[in-house]
Amino acid sequence: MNTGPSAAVAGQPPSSVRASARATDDGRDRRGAAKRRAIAQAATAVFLRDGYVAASMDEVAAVAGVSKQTVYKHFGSKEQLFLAVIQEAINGVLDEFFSVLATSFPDSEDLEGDLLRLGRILLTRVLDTELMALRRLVIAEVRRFPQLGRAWYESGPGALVAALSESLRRLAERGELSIGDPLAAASDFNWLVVSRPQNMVIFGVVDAFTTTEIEEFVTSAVTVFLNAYRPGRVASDDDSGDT
Amino acid sequence: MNTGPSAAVAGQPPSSVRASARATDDGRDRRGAAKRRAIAQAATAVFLRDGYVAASMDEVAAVAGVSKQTVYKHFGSKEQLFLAVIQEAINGVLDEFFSVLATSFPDSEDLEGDLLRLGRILLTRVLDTELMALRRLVIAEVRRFPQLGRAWYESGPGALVAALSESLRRLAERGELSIGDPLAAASDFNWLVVSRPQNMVIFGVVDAFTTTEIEEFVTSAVTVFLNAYRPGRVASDDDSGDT
Amino acid sequence: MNTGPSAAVAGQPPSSVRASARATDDGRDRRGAAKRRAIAQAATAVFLRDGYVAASMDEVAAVAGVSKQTVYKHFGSKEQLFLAVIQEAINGVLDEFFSVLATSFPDSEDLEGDLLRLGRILLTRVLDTELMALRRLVIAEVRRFPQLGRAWYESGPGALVAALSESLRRLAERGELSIGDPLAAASDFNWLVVSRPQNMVIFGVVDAFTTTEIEEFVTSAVTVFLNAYRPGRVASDDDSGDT
Amino acid sequence: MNTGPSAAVAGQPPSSVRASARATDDGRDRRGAAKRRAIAQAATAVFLRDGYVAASMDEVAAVAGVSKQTVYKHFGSKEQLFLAVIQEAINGVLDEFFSVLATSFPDSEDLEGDLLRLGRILLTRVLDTELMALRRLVIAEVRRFPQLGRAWYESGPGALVAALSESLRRLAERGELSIGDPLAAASDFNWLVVSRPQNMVIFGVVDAFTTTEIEEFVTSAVTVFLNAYRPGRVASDDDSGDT
DNA sequence: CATGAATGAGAATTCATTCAT
DNA sequence: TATGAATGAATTCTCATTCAT
Repeated sequence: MNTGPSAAVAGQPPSSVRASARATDDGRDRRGAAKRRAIAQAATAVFLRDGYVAASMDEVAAVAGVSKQTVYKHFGSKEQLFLAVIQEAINGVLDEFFSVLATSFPDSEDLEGDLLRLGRILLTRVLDTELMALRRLVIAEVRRFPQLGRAWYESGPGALVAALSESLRRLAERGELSIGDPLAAASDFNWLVVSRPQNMVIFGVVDAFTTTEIEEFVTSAVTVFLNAYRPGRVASDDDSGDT
Repeated sequence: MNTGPSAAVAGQPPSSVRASARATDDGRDRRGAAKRRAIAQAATAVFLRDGYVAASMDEVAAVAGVSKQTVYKHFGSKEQLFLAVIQEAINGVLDEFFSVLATSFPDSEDLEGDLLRLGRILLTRVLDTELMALRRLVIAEVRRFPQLGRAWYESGPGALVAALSESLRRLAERGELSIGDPLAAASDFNWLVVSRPQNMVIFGVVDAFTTTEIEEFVTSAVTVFLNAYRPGRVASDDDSGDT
Repeated sequence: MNTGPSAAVAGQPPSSVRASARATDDGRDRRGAAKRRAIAQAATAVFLRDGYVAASMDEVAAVAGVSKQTVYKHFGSKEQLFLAVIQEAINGVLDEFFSVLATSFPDSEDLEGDLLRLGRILLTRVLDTELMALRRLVIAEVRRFPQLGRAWYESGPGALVAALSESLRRLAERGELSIGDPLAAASDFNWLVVSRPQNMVIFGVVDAFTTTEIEEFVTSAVTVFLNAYRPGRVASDDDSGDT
Repeated sequence: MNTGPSAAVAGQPPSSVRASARATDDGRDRRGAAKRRAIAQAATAVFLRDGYVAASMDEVAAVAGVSKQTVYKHFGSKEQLFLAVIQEAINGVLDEFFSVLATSFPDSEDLEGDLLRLGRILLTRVLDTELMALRRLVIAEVRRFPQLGRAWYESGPGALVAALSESLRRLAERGELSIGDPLAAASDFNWLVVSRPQNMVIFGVVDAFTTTEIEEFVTSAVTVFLNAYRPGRVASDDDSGDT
């Protein structure tokens, strides 16, 4: 699990405020932060593997290579540990997700090629094993931790659709697409690409897809999307804007 | 654990085999079957509420109004109880689901009306609270009980798409739709209708949708679907075959 | 610890309602009740010995010779166990206390002799080791369990003073004592007798008193009491009635 | 455990021996002594609030604003910390107690007025919230720390009664009171004044008394005391000597 | 056949105390 | 000298499962 360098952000020790700290303090901070990161990583792995209820603090401490006390000193309780660590994981993984996507829809002359490229990268990442495990965990715990569910949706599909809809709006303005509601169109694109394979994987019908299969999913989705939104058709006139 | 070839799934009490039992036995059977049903109901409720790990056999027994030993006599173990009961729930709920859908796509003259009617009923049922809870539970436990995930997918979206693709194939033959791969088209219809609202609900972004909102989702999806597959367009030529 | 036959009163199993229970049920009830009594006795002993916080449920179960589960099935939690069991102990011990006192103030012709007899028995029992341990425990836990403190006071000194004041009122009416406020007079008698030795024992200044020492305490107290309340003096005219 | 002959009780830091320390040492001593006081105060508060067993060294260190190791450096163990700190608290609070009482029985011409004044101040301080908490704590821990119980009794009621008995002896010599055993008489006065309200508060029957109520308790006690010991009565001739 | 009790382990959490820095 | 981390055991409480009645 890579929870990245932002893992320690939530709980920086107060001493980090003093910019010109002495060497010893620096050492302490660094050690403390390192421990914290180790715990966060271990916890993320254990929670992803066992789920919230079945995960044990003993295991987290053992995997992190620290004592249980240290875990509790840093995170207070299992619930807080879970929230902190899963929230971080969501942010981390989705941040990275979008930083990749951001550079992937260059708004060039080749609309179909752009959509294919976008769909390919989107689907590839959506089907990533770890992302999938995280998705399962978040869904499993929506009732216990509703905030995680909302965080996932909003910074996942929500953000993606919002970003994509901007590009689509511009394309529509240039007359390259016939779109009534860019948000709805972006949402359609997203789910046309990911829904089937994502559901097959999340329910364990298949473990993973090959590159070829992914290519087929994407090609099919892009074809349907372009058929639906290519100018010359009557565009959908409702919106059902995102909540 | 022997979760065997769905041996425990059907979960029929052995007594149900002996049809012509004596009066006393009959009484016992009936009582036994009643208890079994009570346990199954209780277990389903408890598992749906608490998840597999957090659910306790004590609670199941208490809710069912029987002793723990009775639960064990009937179902053997927590794992078997879970499998039997959730599998039954999946079957039950999806059976009912399809028995409703079956009568909902009459293949009439009014294609758009039919699709709207179908989408409406599909989405309404997909968003049903209990079905949603079951879906969350199955997703949460896919790793522990892969069979449930597969069962869900195959008798849920899988069966729906298969059934729908038949109708679409006929429509394509009659020239009313331009469809290369009926399975892919059916899949597109399904996910165009359900994906967005389903994801919003499963992640707790919203608790439920009003009838009006459902109508908007369906209208939008049907419009996009018809735009994509109405004759006069170049149909998708790949299939993205299932694995 | 003798928590007496009323120990099981608080938690009688519901089946005891059916008067004409079958032999087996009877057996179950009796066994359950016996277990309950064993737990209550063990818990009282352990709590008296170690205090509320230091007492452990493991120890209680071990001393009672039952499993921890049984303790929890019967009493739910450490707090409930403590409350149930200490409340019982208070009732039990004070009930017995008063049943002895009740027969000890016969209102005879010999006032001084009666007071001496009463004081003697009162002080003897007040200094009883077990009662003292209970008193310490209740005082120690007044903040955590205020109800126990009130229960102790009201059914201990409160009840004693109330009962005694009745006798004193009758004596005053007959002119044998000159009493303005019988409650205050009874209270004075009580504390004149018990305060000094009780405080010495509760603070561990002495472990116990001999019969001779007790006799001296009582004699002194009765003398002072009679000097203060014998007719021919101006009686106190305030009351400071109990709250 | 070596709880020794009050070795740790006075709790003087070793540095206080060296009077002419260097400037740096002085600074260290002063800082050390300040920390020690901070720890002692924090510990007293925490022990009074939570009791010996429930109090945690973590909490003490946190409240004192020092690290746990500092607490251990200064006091060695939880037991020693408790003894030192509670013993100091007893001394401190009772010293102040008596310094107030000392100036309160001027042996003037107005005997009743003097007794009222004395009783008033005695009862007021005896009911003080912190003193009461300390009393509860000492009683609760008499078994674990018998020395504290004895210290409390001897420098509390013991010292008070001893001091008062001197005054009473002089009054008896001047013929103003008819007293056989001044110690017993002083004891009677003390408990006549404090017993009832003290017991009501310690058992939580009431939280506190108003000035008016205190006045009534004192008036009643003084009246009874004077009735019992005013010349013209036959004085008590036993002593009930302390053990 | 069903019930209460027992088992034995394991959960989260906290504790007093001690290293290592 | 003082701090954060570690230790290792103890706490309350719950669990799945199995006897005995």
